[in-house]
Amino acid sequence: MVQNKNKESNSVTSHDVARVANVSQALVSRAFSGKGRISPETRARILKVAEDIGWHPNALARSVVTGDAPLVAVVTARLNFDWRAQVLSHLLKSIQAWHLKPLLFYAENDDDVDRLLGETMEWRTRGVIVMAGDIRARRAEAIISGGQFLATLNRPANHPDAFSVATDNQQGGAMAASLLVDEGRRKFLVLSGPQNNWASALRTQGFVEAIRSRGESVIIWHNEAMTMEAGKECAAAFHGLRHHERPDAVFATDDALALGFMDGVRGQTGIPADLSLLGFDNLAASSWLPYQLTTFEQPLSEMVGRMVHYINLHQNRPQDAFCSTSPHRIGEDGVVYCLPKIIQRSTTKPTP
Amino acid sequence: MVQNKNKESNSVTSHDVARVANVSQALVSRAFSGKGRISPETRARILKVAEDIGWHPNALARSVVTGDAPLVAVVTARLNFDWRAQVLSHLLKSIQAWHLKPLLFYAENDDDVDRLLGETMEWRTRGVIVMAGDIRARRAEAIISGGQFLATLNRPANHPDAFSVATDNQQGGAMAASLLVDEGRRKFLVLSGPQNNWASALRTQGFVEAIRSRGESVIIWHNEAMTMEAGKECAAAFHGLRHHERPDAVFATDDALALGFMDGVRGQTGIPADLSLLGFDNLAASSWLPYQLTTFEQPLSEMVGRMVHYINLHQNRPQDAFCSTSPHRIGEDGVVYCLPKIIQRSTTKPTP
DNA sequence: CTGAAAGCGCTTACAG
DNA sequence: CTGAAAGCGCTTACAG
Repeated sequence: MVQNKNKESNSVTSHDVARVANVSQALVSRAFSGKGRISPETRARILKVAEDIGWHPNALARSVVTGDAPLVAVVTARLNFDWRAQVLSHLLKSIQAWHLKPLLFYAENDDDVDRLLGETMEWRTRGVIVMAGDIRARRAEAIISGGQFLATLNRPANHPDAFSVATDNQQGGAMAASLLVDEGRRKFLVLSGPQNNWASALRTQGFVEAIRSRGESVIIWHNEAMTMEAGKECAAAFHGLRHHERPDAVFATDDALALGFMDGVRGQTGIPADLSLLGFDNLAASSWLPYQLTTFEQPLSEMVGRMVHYINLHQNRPQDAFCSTSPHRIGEDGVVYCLPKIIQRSTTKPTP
Repeated sequence: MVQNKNKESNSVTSHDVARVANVSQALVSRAFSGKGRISPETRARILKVAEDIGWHPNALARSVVTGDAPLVAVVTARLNFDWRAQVLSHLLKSIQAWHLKPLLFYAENDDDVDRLLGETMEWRTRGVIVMAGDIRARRAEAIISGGQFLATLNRPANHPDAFSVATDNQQGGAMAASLLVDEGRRKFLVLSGPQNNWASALRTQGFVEAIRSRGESVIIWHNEAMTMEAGKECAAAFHGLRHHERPDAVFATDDALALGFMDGVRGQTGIPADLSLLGFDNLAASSWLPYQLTTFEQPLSEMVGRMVHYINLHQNRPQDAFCSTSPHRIGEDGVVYCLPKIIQRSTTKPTP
């Protein structure tokens, strides 16, 4: 029936192009799709006309017709922190290379994520990539059973047919423990994040278990936020301890805590003279002159590479087998855990 | 004619919902849109059925029908550097609040941008936000004349009906000059970026003009990249100068250069004893203990706020008038230039 | 309150 | 090589 033409945009359609080019509408479709026979001359004419009147094929209509939108949903959260901006860069690059368009869903907080995943469904995307919050099993099932792929970064997908990659935080924690024990350290402290922070909790757990398995004991300081400020407060608390009580080995579950701790003890406690310090994440600043922090690098390219490989597989795209010499393991939860890499700098003693 | 049903996804439609709910397809549409009469009972029944069989309205089809897709295109580039991730966070949050979906276009390099703007057109978005590369006047015209809005951040839009906000880099440079001159400094050096970097070039220009207008002279060192490393190399070059040739006032056109310079001179040249140093951008690290860099903060929230206000206006959304006490000026190019804010820390002498 | 039907802007067999 | 027409999955007056 009578449709309100959008008043603002005098919406040009392929019919308009067809009219001025003196061809059928079907032909302008063929001129742009490259599918179906069309003589080079008419094609050129049509392209010219379209250019002149400023028409571009309507991707929305095309997607409805073909039943396939070249879209992928990306669920993310605050970019001003941590690894997300970095990973997002990698990911957007790959998505672009596939000629897909990323539709972003930005979560204010982790509880938002399930709602966003719901909105995701309306856009009939090829799949969804999740790098924030938790995925409920029901939601995962809805996505997968709709034929979409589901890929998650640094969190479990809670579905057997989804794909999850994560840093092996637990193993990283264990590696940190080994390193500090091998240095001859005896009194261990972990500067940890909130208990419900997946990464931080696993790093802590891996560290603590490894230390305890050697018969040593550890103290854990949980922080509400994993920030420089929190790290500094830990330093103040550290100086509040009597000398003989002070740990000589500190594992911070992320670099921000570690760097803040360093600034907090600067000039009062020598590192690594009085204590060894290990961080996690390898922030850019960790390599800078005043810090030179020994830390773990998350294998981000490796993880993104694996995810990209999985998605290509799902899209039936021809590709080489994924080969990587980087160590990894498959968890009971189906997550591919990639080993973080230790970056030895000056806050631990040089290994002989 | 016969359509190939997508083999993978046994695409559920509103007809399927209608069938099992025993109503017409039109009614399921009404159940979800909230427009048109429908009894609460049938509505509830339909919603239940949809939930059961996992149907969500198809946003693509809806957009085709209504001639209006709740989409906005965002053109950006590498997020692992500078202010972009931060601004993107702000922006995504606002876009989400409007119930619009951001479609991301990621530019590998600035030359990509025009091509991406072209792709943008296919999605019939409400408008496009550009925070990377240059906008050609023809392209801007195509976007605007199609009824879309065009908003650009930290670059001119090259169209009278577009909206551009930017940091007032030139004025920032001039402020830097004033501050150093008022300190009594006499020998000026600017650590600048590539000549074709818009922000860096304007910061440099503002600084140099202000210094020259006072009858003093300046030397400029251009760097290919605005990185810590480049800053360190500048420090080495600085130490290569004879003592009496050494500048006593350094303006780096971004914080990375400044921080690298600080690390390069650390322990050899006192700051601010031997020289004053000013950066630009106020990176998180600039406030950290080993740096305490005096620098300029870009008024990012202010800029995003103005952009959001403009976009709301374009969308005919009711809102309060934009009021801000922050100083700004409208350039001849139509760009709204917002004054950066100086953050005094310890690399300049305290003002009396 | 509900349904039948026209229409959105495209793509794609099919017939010429 | 080209066009007429059916169809994609919806929304929306219109008639009941």
